[in-house]
Amino acid sequence: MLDIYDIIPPDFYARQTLRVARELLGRYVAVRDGRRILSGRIVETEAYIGEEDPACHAHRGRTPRNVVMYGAPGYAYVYFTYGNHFMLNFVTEEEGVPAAVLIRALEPVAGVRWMIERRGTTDVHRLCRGPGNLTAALGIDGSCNGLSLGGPRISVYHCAEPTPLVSTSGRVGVNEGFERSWRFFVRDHPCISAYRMGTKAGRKQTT
DNA sequence: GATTGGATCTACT
DNA sequence: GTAGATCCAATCG
Repeated sequence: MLDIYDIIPPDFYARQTLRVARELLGRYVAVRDGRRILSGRIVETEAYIGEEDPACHAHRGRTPRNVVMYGAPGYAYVYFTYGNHFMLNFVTEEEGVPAAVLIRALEPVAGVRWMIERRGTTDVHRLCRGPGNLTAALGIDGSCNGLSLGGPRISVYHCAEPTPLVSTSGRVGVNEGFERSWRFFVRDHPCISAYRMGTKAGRKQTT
């Protein structure tokens, strides 16, 4: 089923981060874990762009942690935070420009059984809801940092369906720079990080 | 070497 | 709506 779709080439990511973040919605992420394939459809993203962006890890310049963001587009930037959570990002823009798209939520597509096993919940809508949850469900950890998004372990595919209806808002968990509408999500989708939907962070919608 | 805060999640009130 | 878990990375002395 998945192989009827094409893997997204690196030049897709070598563009404006905001365009990439928006256009990633509806596309598919697949992770190979041994002989298992786990995949999901992207339903929520956020953009982090450059040293000028106070919420971006590159805000204070290049560090050993964020070097991947400065590298070539089309690679995974994975980091650990809050003591428990890995975050999955796709590096964007030209090499040398520190920018990335954070993948915040997926709609589970394949390998749901393994996701349930990992997460310990049977609610499909919750399996990949939130950036820390989806990495746990897919088995993504620090060893994925710097891997190609067209590689054997992680791959991202175009979708055949039309682009879904997109809403935007300020970014979650970000104080400074919140006024920028750099979060994108599929409107009314049950798998977006809904625990924020009732707050002002999730309510502000445009098309 | 020590301290501080974080692109979070869950459970409980 | 709020607190606690949990630990790494960056910053400071």
